[in-house]
Amino acid sequence: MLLVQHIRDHYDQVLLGLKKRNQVHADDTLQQVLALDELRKFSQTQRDQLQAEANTISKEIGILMKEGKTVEATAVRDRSALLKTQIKELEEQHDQAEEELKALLYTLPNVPHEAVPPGKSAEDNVILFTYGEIPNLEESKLPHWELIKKYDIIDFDLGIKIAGAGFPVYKGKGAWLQRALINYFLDQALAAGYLEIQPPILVNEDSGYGTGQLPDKEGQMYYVSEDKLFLIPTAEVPITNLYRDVLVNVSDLPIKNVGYTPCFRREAGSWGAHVRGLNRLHQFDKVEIVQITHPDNSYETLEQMSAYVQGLLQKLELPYRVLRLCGGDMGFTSAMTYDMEVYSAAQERWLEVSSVSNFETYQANRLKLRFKGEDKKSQLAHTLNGSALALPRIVASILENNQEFDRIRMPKVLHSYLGFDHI
RNA sequence: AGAGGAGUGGCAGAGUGGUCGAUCGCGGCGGUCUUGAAAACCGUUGUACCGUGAGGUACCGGGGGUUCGAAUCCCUCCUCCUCUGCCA
Repeated sequence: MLLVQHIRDHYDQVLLGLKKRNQVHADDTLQQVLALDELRKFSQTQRDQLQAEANTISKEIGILMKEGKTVEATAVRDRSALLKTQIKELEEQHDQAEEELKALLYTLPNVPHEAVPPGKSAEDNVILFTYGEIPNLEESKLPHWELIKKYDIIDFDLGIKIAGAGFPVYKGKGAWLQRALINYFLDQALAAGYLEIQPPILVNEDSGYGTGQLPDKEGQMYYVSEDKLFLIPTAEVPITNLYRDVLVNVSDLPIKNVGYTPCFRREAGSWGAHVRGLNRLHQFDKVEIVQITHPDNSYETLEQMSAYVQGLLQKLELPYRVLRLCGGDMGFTSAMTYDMEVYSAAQERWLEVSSVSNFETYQANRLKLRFKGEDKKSQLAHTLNGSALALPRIVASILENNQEFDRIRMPKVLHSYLGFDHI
Protein backbone atom coordinates (compact mmCIF):
# COMPACT_ATOMS: atom_id res chain seq x y z
CA MET A 1 0.00 0.00 0.00
CA LEU A 2 1.36 3.39 -0.98
CA LEU A 3 1.89 6.03 1.69
CA VAL A 4 -0.36 9.06 1.36
CA GLN A 5 2.46 11.28 2.53
CA HIS A 6 4.67 9.94 -0.24
CA ILE A 7 1.95 10.55 -2.82
CA ARG A 8 1.63 14.12 -1.60
CA ASP A 9 5.37 14.82 -1.51
CA HIS A 10 6.26 13.13 -4.80
CA TYR A 11 3.07 13.48 -6.76
CA ASP A 12 4.58 13.71 -10.26
CA GLN A 13 6.96 10.86 -9.67
CA VAL A 14 4.18 8.59 -8.37
CA LEU A 15 1.92 9.51 -11.27
CA LEU A 16 4.68 8.81 -13.78
CA GLY A 17 5.36 5.46 -12.14
CA LEU A 18 1.73 4.39 -12.22
CA LYS A 19 1.49 5.44 -15.88
CA LYS A 20 4.40 3.09 -16.54
CA ARG A 21 2.13 0.37 -15.20
CA ASN A 22 -0.56 1.48 -17.62
CA GLN A 23 -2.82 2.78 -14.86
CA VAL A 24 -4.81 5.09 -17.10
CA HIS A 25 -6.93 6.64 -14.35
CA ALA A 26 -4.03 7.16 -11.96
CA ASP A 27 -4.38 10.94 -11.93
CA ASP A 28 -8.04 10.81 -10.87
CA THR A 29 -7.37 8.19 -8.23
CA LEU A 30 -4.43 10.07 -6.74
CA GLN A 31 -6.47 13.29 -6.59
CA GLN A 32 -9.23 11.42 -4.81
CA VAL A 33 -6.71 9.96 -2.38
CA LEU A 34 -5.43 13.40 -1.46
CA ALA A 35 -8.95 14.82 -1.12
CA LEU A 36 -10.04 11.98 1.14
CA ASP A 37 -6.95 12.39 3.27
CA GLU A 38 -7.70 16.10 3.69
CA LEU A 39 -11.23 15.25 4.77
CA ARG A 40 -9.91 12.66 7.15
CA LYS A 41 -7.49 15.09 8.76
CA PHE A 42 -10.03 17.87 8.93
CA SER A 43 -12.64 15.74 10.64
CA GLN A 44 -10.11 14.42 13.10
CA THR A 45 -8.98 17.90 14.08
CA GLN A 46 -12.59 18.96 14.62
CA ARG A 47 -13.46 15.83 16.50
CA ASP A 48 -10.39 16.01 18.74
CA GLN A 49 -11.26 19.54 19.75
CA LEU A 50 -14.81 18.65 20.71
CA GLN A 51 -13.65 15.53 22.46
CA ALA A 52 -11.16 17.56 24.49
CA GLU A 53 -14.00 19.81 25.61
CA ALA A 54 -16.22 16.85 26.43
CA ASN A 55 -13.43 15.28 28.47
CA THR A 56 -13.03 18.49 30.48
CA ILE A 57 -16.75 18.64 31.14
CA SER A 58 -16.86 15.05 32.28
CA LYS A 59 -14.16 15.76 34.81
CA GLU A 60 -16.06 18.82 36.03
CA ILE A 61 -19.17 16.73 36.50
CA GLY A 62 -17.18 14.22 38.46
CA ILE A 63 -15.94 16.93 40.81
CA LEU A 64 -19.41 18.52 41.16
CA MET A 65 -20.97 15.15 41.96
CA LYS A 66 -18.36 14.51 44.58
CA GLU A 67 -19.19 17.87 46.18
CA GLY A 68 -22.89 17.02 46.08
CA LYS A 69 -23.76 19.90 43.71
CA THR A 70 -26.25 17.85 41.71
CA VAL A 71 -28.11 20.81 40.18
CA GLU A 72 -24.95 22.28 38.67
CA ALA A 73 -23.90 18.87 37.50
CA THR A 74 -27.15 18.33 35.61
CA ALA A 75 -26.79 21.67 33.83
CA VAL A 76 -23.31 20.82 32.56
CA ARG A 77 -24.49 17.38 31.62
CA ASP A 78 -26.83 18.81 28.97
CA ARG A 79 -23.94 20.59 27.29
CA SER A 80 -22.06 17.36 27.22
CA ALA A 81 -24.92 15.52 25.53
CA LEU A 82 -24.91 18.05 22.69
CA LEU A 83 -21.19 17.61 22.18
CA LYS A 84 -21.67 13.91 22.06
CA THR A 85 -23.92 13.96 19.00
CA GLN A 86 -21.56 16.31 17.17
CA ILE A 87 -18.60 14.10 17.99
CA LYS A 88 -20.44 11.07 16.70
CA GLU A 89 -21.17 12.77 13.38
CA LEU A 90 -17.58 13.86 12.92
CA GLU A 91 -16.39 10.42 13.87
CA GLU A 92 -18.60 8.82 11.24
CA GLN A 93 -17.29 11.26 8.67
CA HIS A 94 -13.73 10.51 9.70
CA ASP A 95 -14.16 6.74 9.66
CA GLN A 96 -15.88 6.80 6.31
CA ALA A 97 -13.16 8.95 4.77
CA GLU A 98 -10.52 6.66 6.18
CA GLU A 99 -12.26 3.57 4.90
CA GLU A 100 -12.73 4.97 1.42
CA LEU A 101 -9.13 6.11 1.42
CA LYS A 102 -7.94 2.65 2.33
CA ALA A 103 -10.13 0.99 -0.29
CA LEU A 104 -8.72 3.36 -2.89
CA LEU A 105 -5.14 2.75 -1.82
CA TYR A 106 -5.73 -0.98 -2.14
CA THR A 107 -6.44 -0.47 -5.83
CA LEU A 108 -3.11 1.22 -6.45
CA PRO A 109 -0.13 -0.98 -7.28
CA ASN A 110 3.40 -0.18 -6.18
CA VAL A 111 5.31 2.58 -7.95
CA PRO A 112 7.99 1.02 -10.15
CA HIS A 113 11.62 1.94 -9.62
CA GLU A 114 12.84 4.43 -12.23
CA ALA A 115 15.02 1.75 -13.84
CA VAL A 116 11.93 -0.35 -14.63
CA PRO A 117 11.23 -0.16 -18.36
CA PRO A 118 7.80 0.85 -19.63
CA GLY A 119 5.76 -1.79 -21.43
CA LYS A 120 2.49 -3.63 -21.64
CA SER A 121 3.35 -7.32 -21.47
CA ALA A 122 6.05 -9.95 -21.26
CA GLU A 123 7.15 -8.91 -24.76
CA ASP A 124 8.52 -5.70 -23.32
CA ASN A 125 10.69 -7.25 -20.62
CA VAL A 126 14.39 -6.54 -21.00
CA ILE A 127 16.86 -9.42 -21.30
CA LEU A 128 19.82 -8.43 -19.15
CA PHE A 129 22.00 -11.50 -19.26
CA THR A 130 22.14 -14.97 -20.77
CA TYR A 131 24.25 -17.78 -19.39
CA GLY A 132 25.23 -21.28 -20.44
CA GLU A 133 25.13 -23.46 -23.54
CA ILE A 134 21.87 -24.60 -25.00
CA PRO A 135 22.25 -28.37 -25.38
CA ASN A 136 22.21 -29.83 -28.86
CA LEU A 137 19.83 -32.78 -28.55
CA GLU A 138 19.02 -35.61 -30.95
CA GLU A 139 16.02 -35.27 -33.23
CA SER A 140 14.32 -37.94 -31.10
CA LYS A 141 14.37 -35.70 -28.02
CA LEU A 142 11.26 -35.90 -25.84
CA PRO A 143 9.43 -33.21 -23.89
CA HIS A 144 9.33 -33.82 -20.15
CA TRP A 145 5.71 -35.00 -20.20
CA GLU A 146 6.86 -37.91 -22.36
CA LEU A 147 10.01 -38.53 -20.34
CA ILE A 148 8.14 -38.83 -17.05
CA LYS A 149 6.04 -41.59 -18.60
CA LYS A 150 8.97 -43.33 -20.21
CA TYR A 151 10.81 -43.56 -16.88
CA ASP A 152 7.63 -43.73 -14.76
CA ILE A 153 8.67 -40.99 -12.32
CA ILE A 154 5.73 -38.54 -12.34
CA ASP A 155 2.13 -39.57 -12.90
CA PHE A 156 -0.50 -37.00 -13.79
CA ASP A 157 -3.31 -39.52 -14.28
CA LEU A 158 -2.98 -40.79 -10.74
CA GLY A 159 -3.12 -37.20 -9.53
CA ILE A 160 -6.32 -36.62 -11.49
CA LYS A 161 -7.80 -39.72 -9.89
CA ILE A 162 -7.19 -38.64 -6.32
CA ALA A 163 -7.33 -34.82 -6.61
CA GLY A 164 -7.64 -33.34 -10.09
CA ALA A 165 -5.66 -31.94 -13.00
CA GLY A 166 -2.52 -30.12 -11.97
CA PHE A 167 -1.82 -32.31 -8.95
CA PRO A 168 0.97 -34.66 -10.06
CA VAL A 169 2.04 -37.77 -8.18
CA TYR A 170 5.81 -38.19 -7.91
CA LYS A 171 7.04 -41.77 -7.83
CA GLY A 172 10.34 -43.51 -7.09
CA LYS A 173 13.27 -41.56 -8.45
CA GLY A 174 10.85 -38.74 -9.31
CA ALA A 175 9.92 -38.35 -5.66
CA TRP A 176 13.55 -38.69 -4.65
CA LEU A 177 14.54 -35.91 -7.04
CA GLN A 178 11.96 -33.61 -5.41
CA ARG A 179 13.36 -34.32 -1.98
CA ALA A 180 16.94 -33.86 -3.17
CA LEU A 181 16.21 -30.48 -4.76
CA ILE A 182 14.42 -29.22 -1.66
CA ASN A 183 17.26 -30.26 0.59
CA TYR A 184 19.89 -28.91 -1.77
CA PHE A 185 18.16 -25.53 -2.03
CA LEU A 186 17.69 -25.28 1.74
CA ASP A 187 21.32 -26.22 2.43
CA GLN A 188 22.54 -23.63 -0.05
CA ALA A 189 20.39 -20.93 1.57
CA LEU A 190 21.61 -21.87 5.03
CA ALA A 191 25.19 -21.55 3.79
CA ALA A 192 24.29 -18.09 2.47
CA GLY A 193 23.17 -17.00 5.94
CA TYR A 194 19.42 -17.52 5.77
CA LEU A 195 17.48 -18.82 8.77
CA GLU A 196 15.22 -21.73 7.92
CA ILE A 197 11.53 -21.32 8.72
CA GLN A 198 8.88 -24.01 8.50
CA PRO A 199 5.64 -22.05 8.45
CA PRO A 200 2.01 -23.13 8.33
CA ILE A 201 0.75 -23.61 4.80
CA LEU A 202 -2.69 -22.24 5.66
CA VAL A 203 -3.02 -18.59 6.60
CA ASN A 204 -5.74 -16.30 7.84
CA GLU A 205 -7.28 -13.31 6.11
CA ASP A 206 -5.05 -10.73 7.82
CA SER A 207 -2.01 -12.44 6.35
CA GLY A 208 -3.53 -12.28 2.88
CA TYR A 209 -3.90 -8.52 3.24
CA GLY A 210 -0.41 -8.16 4.67
CA THR A 211 1.42 -9.36 1.57
CA GLY A 212 -1.10 -8.11 -0.98
CA GLN A 213 -3.00 -11.24 -2.08
CA LEU A 214 -6.13 -9.64 -0.63
CA PRO A 215 -8.26 -7.90 -1.55
CA ASP A 216 -9.06 -8.83 -5.16
CA LYS A 217 -6.98 -11.94 -5.70
CA GLU A 218 -8.91 -14.32 -3.45
CA GLY A 219 -9.95 -16.23 -6.58
CA GLN A 220 -6.34 -17.32 -7.05
CA MET A 221 -6.16 -19.06 -3.69
CA TYR A 222 -7.80 -22.20 -2.35
CA TYR A 223 -10.06 -21.31 0.54
CA VAL A 224 -11.16 -23.39 3.49
CA SER A 225 -14.44 -21.71 4.26
CA GLU A 226 -15.17 -23.75 7.38
CA ASP A 227 -12.18 -22.17 9.11
CA LYS A 228 -11.70 -19.05 6.98
CA LEU A 229 -8.20 -20.04 5.97
CA PHE A 230 -6.34 -19.77 2.67
CA LEU A 231 -3.89 -22.32 1.28
CA ILE A 232 -0.72 -20.38 0.60
CA PRO A 233 0.22 -19.59 -3.02
CA THR A 234 3.83 -19.08 -1.90
CA ALA A 235 5.87 -19.20 1.33
CA GLU A 236 6.25 -15.45 0.94
CA VAL A 237 2.85 -15.07 2.58
CA PRO A 238 3.40 -16.85 5.92
CA ILE A 239 7.08 -15.91 6.22
CA THR A 240 6.67 -12.19 5.49
CA ASN A 241 3.64 -12.10 7.77
CA LEU A 242 5.75 -13.33 10.66
CA TYR A 243 6.82 -9.70 10.80
CA ARG A 244 3.35 -8.18 10.67
CA ASP A 245 2.86 -5.59 13.45
CA VAL A 246 6.48 -5.89 14.42
CA LEU A 247 8.84 -3.13 15.43
CA VAL A 248 12.37 -4.48 15.04
CA ASN A 249 15.62 -2.95 16.14
CA VAL A 250 17.77 -1.50 13.37
CA SER A 251 20.61 -3.76 14.50
CA ASP A 252 18.48 -6.82 13.66
CA LEU A 253 18.50 -5.89 9.98
CA PRO A 254 18.81 -7.48 7.54
CA ILE A 255 16.53 -10.36 8.45
CA LYS A 256 17.11 -13.32 6.12
CA ASN A 257 14.64 -16.22 6.12
CA VAL A 258 14.26 -19.24 3.89
CA GLY A 259 11.43 -21.73 3.83
CA TYR A 260 10.32 -24.73 1.88
CA THR A 261 6.58 -25.16 1.41
CA PRO A 262 4.19 -26.67 -1.03
CA CYS A 263 2.37 -23.88 -2.91
CA PHE A 264 -1.25 -23.94 -4.05
CA ARG A 265 -2.66 -21.94 -6.93
CA ARG A 266 -6.09 -22.20 -8.44
CA GLU A 267 -4.85 -20.67 -11.69
CA ALA A 268 -8.44 -19.99 -12.64
CA GLY A 269 -8.76 -19.43 -16.35
CA SER A 270 -5.08 -19.65 -17.18
CA TRP A 271 -4.96 -23.10 -18.72
CA GLY A 272 -4.12 -23.75 -22.31
CA ALA A 273 -2.09 -25.89 -24.69
CA HIS A 274 1.19 -24.18 -23.72
CA VAL A 275 0.95 -25.15 -20.08
CA ARG A 276 1.32 -28.90 -20.44
CA GLY A 277 3.01 -31.15 -17.96
CA LEU A 278 4.95 -29.46 -15.21
CA ASN A 279 4.74 -26.00 -16.76
CA ARG A 280 1.77 -25.00 -14.62
CA LEU A 281 0.38 -26.82 -11.60
CA HIS A 282 -2.16 -26.36 -8.82
CA GLN A 283 0.27 -27.72 -6.27
CA PHE A 284 4.03 -27.46 -6.45
CA ASP A 285 7.07 -27.24 -4.22
CA LYS A 286 9.15 -24.14 -3.76
CA VAL A 287 11.96 -22.88 -1.60
CA GLU A 288 11.53 -19.17 -0.98
CA ILE A 289 13.98 -16.60 0.34
CA VAL A 290 12.72 -13.50 2.14
CA GLN A 291 14.69 -10.50 3.36
CA ILE A 292 13.77 -7.51 5.45
CA THR A 293 16.23 -4.68 5.06
CA HIS A 294 16.97 -1.07 5.85
CA PRO A 295 15.60 1.15 3.07
CA ASP A 296 19.13 2.27 2.20
CA ASN A 297 20.25 -1.27 1.34
CA SER A 298 17.31 -2.87 -0.39
CA TYR A 299 18.51 -2.52 -3.98
CA GLU A 300 21.94 -3.82 -3.09
CA THR A 301 20.12 -6.75 -1.47
CA LEU A 302 18.02 -7.28 -4.59
CA GLU A 303 21.22 -7.66 -6.62
CA GLN A 304 22.63 -10.10 -4.06
CA MET A 305 19.49 -12.19 -4.13
CA SER A 306 19.50 -12.20 -7.91
CA ALA A 307 23.14 -13.31 -7.92
CA TYR A 308 22.34 -15.99 -5.37
CA VAL A 309 19.56 -17.46 -7.50
CA GLN A 310 21.77 -17.36 -10.59
CA GLY A 311 24.43 -19.23 -8.62
CA LEU A 312 21.95 -22.04 -8.01
CA LEU A 313 21.11 -22.31 -11.70
CA GLN A 314 24.79 -22.37 -12.62
CA LYS A 315 25.47 -25.17 -10.14
CA LEU A 316 22.56 -27.11 -11.62
CA GLU A 317 24.23 -26.63 -15.03
CA LEU A 318 21.13 -25.09 -16.56
CA PRO A 319 21.25 -22.43 -19.28
CA TYR A 320 19.30 -19.40 -18.15
CA ARG A 321 18.63 -15.74 -18.79
CA VAL A 322 17.78 -12.84 -16.54
CA LEU A 323 15.00 -10.41 -17.35
CA ARG A 324 14.09 -7.10 -15.87
CA LEU A 325 10.31 -7.01 -15.93
CA CYS A 326 8.58 -4.06 -17.53
CA GLY A 327 5.94 -1.99 -15.76
CA GLY A 328 3.09 -3.93 -17.32
CA ASP A 329 4.36 -7.40 -16.42
CA MET A 330 5.44 -6.76 -12.85
CA GLY A 331 3.50 -8.05 -9.87
CA PHE A 332 1.07 -5.68 -8.19
CA THR A 333 3.15 -5.13 -5.06
CA SER A 334 6.64 -5.01 -6.57
CA ALA A 335 8.84 -1.99 -7.27
CA MET A 336 11.37 -3.97 -9.27
CA THR A 337 11.47 -7.60 -10.34
CA TYR A 338 14.04 -9.85 -11.96
CA ASP A 339 12.82 -13.04 -13.55
CA MET A 340 15.13 -15.96 -14.13
CA GLU A 341 14.20 -18.23 -17.02
CA VAL A 342 15.71 -21.61 -17.75
CA TYR A 343 15.90 -23.03 -21.25
CA SER A 344 13.97 -26.21 -21.68
CA ALA A 345 15.63 -27.92 -24.61
CA ALA A 346 12.88 -30.21 -25.82
CA GLN A 347 10.08 -27.67 -25.57
CA GLU A 348 12.56 -25.19 -27.03
CA ARG A 349 11.37 -22.39 -24.82
CA TRP A 350 12.36 -20.39 -21.78
CA LEU A 351 10.58 -21.24 -18.53
CA GLU A 352 10.32 -18.87 -15.59
CA VAL A 353 11.82 -20.55 -12.53
CA SER A 354 12.39 -17.62 -10.20
CA SER A 355 11.14 -14.14 -9.61
CA VAL A 356 13.10 -11.86 -7.31
CA SER A 357 11.44 -8.64 -6.17
CA ASN A 358 11.93 -5.58 -4.05
CA PHE A 359 8.66 -4.34 -2.56
CA GLU A 360 10.24 -1.35 -0.87
CA THR A 361 7.71 -0.14 1.75
CA TYR A 362 4.61 -1.35 -0.11
CA GLN A 363 4.19 -4.55 1.92
CA ALA A 364 5.77 -3.08 5.06
CA ASN A 365 3.12 -0.35 5.11
CA ARG A 366 0.34 -2.91 5.07
CA LEU A 367 2.16 -5.13 7.54
CA LYS A 368 3.12 -2.25 9.84
CA LEU A 369 6.62 -3.66 9.73
CA ARG A 370 8.90 -0.99 11.10
CA PHE A 371 12.30 -0.63 12.63
CA LYS A 372 13.55 1.79 15.21
CA GLY A 373 16.45 3.75 13.82
CA GLU A 374 19.39 5.47 15.46
CA ASP A 375 17.27 8.60 16.00
CA LYS A 376 14.76 6.49 18.02
CA LYS A 377 12.10 7.15 15.38
CA SER A 378 10.35 4.24 13.74
CA GLN A 379 10.15 3.92 9.99
CA LEU A 380 8.99 1.31 7.52
CA ALA A 381 11.43 -1.39 6.49
CA HIS A 382 11.81 -2.77 2.97
CA THR A 383 10.78 -6.32 2.13
CA LEU A 384 12.16 -8.52 -0.64
CA ASN A 385 11.67 -12.08 -1.73
CA GLY A 386 12.60 -14.55 -4.40
CA SER A 387 12.09 -18.13 -5.43
CA ALA A 388 15.21 -20.15 -4.75
CA LEU A 389 13.83 -22.12 -6.46
CA ALA A 390 10.46 -23.37 -7.69
CA LEU A 391 10.80 -27.06 -8.46
CA PRO A 392 8.54 -28.14 -11.35
CA ARG A 393 10.13 -26.23 -14.20
CA ILE A 394 13.61 -26.95 -12.83
CA VAL A 395 12.69 -30.63 -12.96
CA ALA A 396 11.28 -30.20 -16.47
CA SER A 397 14.51 -28.60 -17.69
CA ILE A 398 16.79 -31.10 -15.98
CA LEU A 399 14.83 -33.96 -17.54
CA GLU A 400 14.71 -32.43 -21.01
CA ASN A 401 18.21 -30.96 -21.19
CA ASN A 402 20.01 -33.99 -19.78
CA GLN A 403 18.20 -36.72 -21.67
CA GLU A 404 20.22 -39.36 -23.47
CA PHE A 405 19.05 -42.35 -25.46
CA ASP A 406 18.13 -44.56 -22.50
CA ARG A 407 18.78 -42.46 -19.40
CA ILE A 408 18.73 -38.97 -17.91
CA ARG A 409 21.86 -37.54 -16.30
CA MET A 410 21.45 -35.80 -12.94
CA PRO A 411 23.43 -32.61 -12.16
CA LYS A 412 26.63 -33.36 -10.19
CA VAL A 413 25.65 -31.23 -7.19
CA LEU A 414 22.64 -33.47 -6.61
CA HIS A 415 24.48 -36.81 -6.67
CA SER A 416 25.17 -36.87 -2.94
CA TYR A 417 21.54 -35.93 -2.25
CA LEU A 418 20.20 -38.53 -4.66
CA GLY A 419 22.41 -41.53 -4.19
CA PHE A 420 22.26 -42.09 -7.98
CA ASP A 421 23.65 -40.16 -10.94
CA HIS A 422 21.03 -40.88 -13.58
CA ILE A 423 17.45 -41.94 -14.05
C1' A B 1 -16.22 -30.88 20.84
C1' G B 2 -18.33 -29.92 26.22
C1' A B 3 -17.56 -27.37 31.25
C1' G B 4 -14.84 -23.73 33.89
C1' G B 5 -11.02 -19.75 34.20
C1' A B 6 -8.14 -15.83 32.06
C1' G B 7 -6.36 -11.93 28.43
C1' U B 8 -3.43 -4.77 31.22
C1' G B 9 2.99 -1.31 28.75
C1' G B 10 9.66 -5.44 26.67
C1' C B 11 8.60 -9.03 30.99
C1' A B 12 6.06 -9.71 35.68
C1' G B 13 1.76 -7.89 37.92
C1' A B 14 -1.89 -4.02 40.70
C1' G B 15 -6.14 -1.53 39.42
C1' U B 16 -13.75 -3.43 39.32
C1' G B 17 -17.44 3.56 37.09
C1' G B 18 -14.59 9.78 37.86
C1' U B 19 -7.69 14.05 36.95
C1' C B 20 -5.74 6.09 35.11
C1' G B 21 -1.92 6.07 29.65
C1' A B 22 -2.57 3.47 34.01
C1' U B 23 0.82 1.70 41.17
C1' C B 24 5.16 -1.20 42.42
C1' G B 25 8.99 -4.46 40.64
C1' C B 26 12.35 -6.51 36.79
C1' G B 27 14.61 -5.32 32.27
C1' G B 28 16.34 -1.13 28.93
C1' C B 29 18.53 3.83 28.52
C1' G B 30 21.15 8.23 30.84
C1' G B 31 23.84 9.88 35.12
C1' U B 32 26.55 9.88 40.15
C1' C B 33 30.37 6.91 42.45
C1' U B 34 34.81 3.81 40.35
C1' U B 35 41.23 3.04 37.04
C1' G B 36 37.21 -0.09 34.83
C1' A B 37 33.14 -3.18 36.07
C1' A B 38 29.59 -4.84 39.67
C1' A B 39 26.66 -3.07 43.66
C1' A B 40 24.19 1.17 45.49
C1' C B 41 21.74 5.71 44.52
C1' C B 42 19.23 9.51 41.17
C1' G B 43 16.64 10.26 36.71
C1' U B 44 14.25 8.31 32.43
C1' U B 45 11.51 4.61 29.71
C1' G B 46 4.80 2.45 24.81
C1' U B 47 2.46 3.23 19.93
C1' A B 48 -0.39 5.81 16.36
C1' C B 49 -2.98 9.97 14.49
C1' C B 50 -4.12 15.47 14.31
C1' G B 51 -1.68 20.33 14.98
C1' U B 52 3.58 25.23 12.16
C1' G B 53 3.71 25.12 17.55
C1' A B 54 2.01 25.04 22.52
C1' G B 55 -0.59 21.01 22.72
C1' G B 56 -4.68 17.62 21.67
C1' U B 57 -7.01 12.77 20.64
C1' A B 58 -7.08 7.51 20.63
C1' C B 59 -5.32 2.75 22.30
C1' C B 60 -5.71 -1.92 28.90
C1' G B 61 -7.05 -9.07 23.17
C1' G B 62 -10.63 -7.30 18.48
C1' G B 63 -15.49 -5.17 17.45
C1' G B 64 -20.09 -3.10 19.29
C1' G B 65 -23.16 -1.12 23.40
C1' U B 66 -24.68 1.36 28.33
C1' U B 67 -23.09 6.18 30.75
C1' C B 68 -22.01 13.16 31.34
C1' G B 69 -17.68 9.77 32.15
C1' A B 70 -15.41 2.72 30.91
C1' A B 71 -9.18 -0.82 31.82
C1' U B 72 -13.48 -1.32 35.24
C1' C B 73 -20.59 -2.76 33.52
C1' C B 74 -23.28 -5.45 29.14
C1' C B 75 -23.15 -8.13 24.18
C1' U B 76 -20.18 -10.56 20.57
C1' C B 77 -15.86 -12.56 18.31
C1' C B 78 -10.71 -14.17 18.87
C1' U B 79 -6.74 -16.27 21.71
C1' C B 80 -4.62 -18.85 25.88
C1' C B 81 -4.95 -22.06 30.41
C1' U B 82 -7.37 -26.24 33.40
C1' C B 83 -10.60 -30.61 33.41
C1' U B 84 -13.49 -34.18 30.28
C1' G B 85 -13.78 -36.31 25.26
C1' C B 86 -11.24 -37.42 20.60
C1' C B 87 -6.61 -38.05 18.15
C1' A B 88 -0.91 -38.30 14.79
